[in-house]
Amino acid sequence: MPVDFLLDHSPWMQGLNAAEQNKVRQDVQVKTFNAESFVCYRGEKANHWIGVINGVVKINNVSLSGKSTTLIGLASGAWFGEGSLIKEELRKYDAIAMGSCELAFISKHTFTWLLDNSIQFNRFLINQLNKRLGQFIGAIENERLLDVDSRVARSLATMFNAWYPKETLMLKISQEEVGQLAGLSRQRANAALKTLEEHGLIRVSYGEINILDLDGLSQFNATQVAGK
Amino acid sequence: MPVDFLLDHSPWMQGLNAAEQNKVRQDVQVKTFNAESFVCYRGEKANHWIGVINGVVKINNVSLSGKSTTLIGLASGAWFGEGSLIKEELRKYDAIAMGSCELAFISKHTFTWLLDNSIQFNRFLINQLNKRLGQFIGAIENERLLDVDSRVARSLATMFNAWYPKETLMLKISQEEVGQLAGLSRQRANAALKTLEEHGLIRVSYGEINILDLDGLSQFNATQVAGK
DNA sequence: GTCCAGTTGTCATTTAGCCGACAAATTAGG
DNA sequence: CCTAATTTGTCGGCTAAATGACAACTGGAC
Repeated sequence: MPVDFLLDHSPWMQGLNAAEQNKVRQDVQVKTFNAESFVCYRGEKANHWIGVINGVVKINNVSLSGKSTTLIGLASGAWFGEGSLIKEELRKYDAIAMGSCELAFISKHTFTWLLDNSIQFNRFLINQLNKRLGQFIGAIENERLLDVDSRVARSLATMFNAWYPKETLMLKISQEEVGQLAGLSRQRANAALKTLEEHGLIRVSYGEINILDLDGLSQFNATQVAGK
Repeated sequence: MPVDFLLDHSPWMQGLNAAEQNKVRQDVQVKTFNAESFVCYRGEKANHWIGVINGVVKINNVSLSGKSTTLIGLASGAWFGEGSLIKEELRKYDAIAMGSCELAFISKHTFTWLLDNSIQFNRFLINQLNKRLGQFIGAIENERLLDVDSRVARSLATMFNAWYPKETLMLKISQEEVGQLAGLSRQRANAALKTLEEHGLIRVSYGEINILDLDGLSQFNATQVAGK
C-alpha cells in the first residue's frame, strides 16, 4: 500500500485545495521501520507530523523506576505527533514500531503552514484532538470503573479507532506488550486474553492476536456478561 | 468577581476583534450554583460552552455498578464543555459544583459562530484541547507508573492548571471526593493527604484543603523523596 | 536438524488497596 | 448550648493483582 493511498483517504487532505494538496505531496517522505525500532525518541526535537501507512506504532513511556507503559497504539490511517509540534516542545514519549511498518513524514514547516493557512486543516485538528481526548478520558474511566478483562478488550479495540483497511485486523504483539498497553502484568494480561478468546472476540497465537469481532471487543463488559 | 473579569482574562477573548467580543458579551449569561448542584447532566443536549468565574466544578461519571469517579476538577478561569458541542453529541459526563460557584454560559450558537468565523478562536481551541489532552495522558501515566501518594498530589495540582487568581488556593472538598478524583478509596486518600501534609505541600482541615506549594505538589514523587 | 532467544502457561508468595465498621471530631442549625 | 448530619481517623479482614520462578513451547538463524 503506497503513501498515496494513505493521503487519498486522510480526511484532512480532502479539505485542502489542489495547491495545498500539492504542497503536501511534495513534502511527504516515506520511511520504513523494522520491528522494535524507534520512530521518535522522548526528549528529541519534534520536526515532523507522522502518518501510519501500514503497521502499528506504539506510544510509550518508561518511568524512573524502569517500568514501561504504552499509552496508545496507532494503526494504519492514524496521524500523530502534532501535540509536540503545536506546543513547540520536545517529544514527551517514545514512538516504537510494533512489527515492521511504513510511515509518512510531513515536515514541521508544512504542518505549521497548513495550520496558518487552512481553516479546514484547523478544523480537522480540532476534531482529531477532540476525538483523541475522548479516547483518553474513556481510558481513565475504564481503568477506574471497569474490570480488568474489559480493560484489555478496550485497549485492543482502541487501536483501530482511526480509519484503516479493515482486512488487517491482526496484531503482532506479545502478551507482555498487551500488559503494558492495558497497564497490567503479563500474567494478568494472559488470563484476560484467554477470557476474550473464550468469548470468541479474538484468537490468540504465538506473538500474534487476531481480532474477530471489533465491535464486540470495544463493548465487552465482563460484569454484564457474568450477569452480576 | 464579575463575569467581565473572567472574559477580560480569557486568552481566547483577546484574540477576537471588537465586534466579535461584543457579540460574546451580549450573549454570555451568568448563573450561580449551590454546593453539590448539577451544572449539566450526562445524556442532556449540549447547548452551552461554560466558563468558571469562581468556585470549582468537577466532571463526574457514575459506572453501571454505582461507583462514582471524578475525571477532572476545573477552577476559576477554566472553560469547558466544548467537546460535546463540537461532536454534536449528548453530554457524556455530569458537571457538579463543588461548593457554591458562579459560571458563565455562552450559547452554542455563538460558540459555533466563533468557530466558523474566527481563526484565532480555532487556534485557541486547538491549544486548549492539546493542553488538556496532555493532562489526561499525564493522568494515565501517573495512574500506571506513580505511587498512590504522588497521584493524589498530581490530581489536586491539575485542578489549577488554567489561568486563575492565585490567591484562592483553597479547596472545599471532602476526602471522599479526593478519593474519587484520584481513583482511590476514601481511606487511602486520607493516608495520602497526611503524607502530603507532612511534606508541607498542603494543609488539611475539616472539609477543606489548602494548597501551600502548587509547584511542589505537581512535581511530588514519593519514591524519589524516599530515595529508593 | 539443532540451537537459542523470546514467548507462553502456570505455579506459590507477597503486597497493597478495598471494604465494612465504628468511634471521635467538626460544623451548621435551631 | 444542644443536636443531627457529615467528615475524619483508624482498625482488621478480604481480595485481586504483582512478582518471581520455572518448565514448555515456538520460530528463526545457522
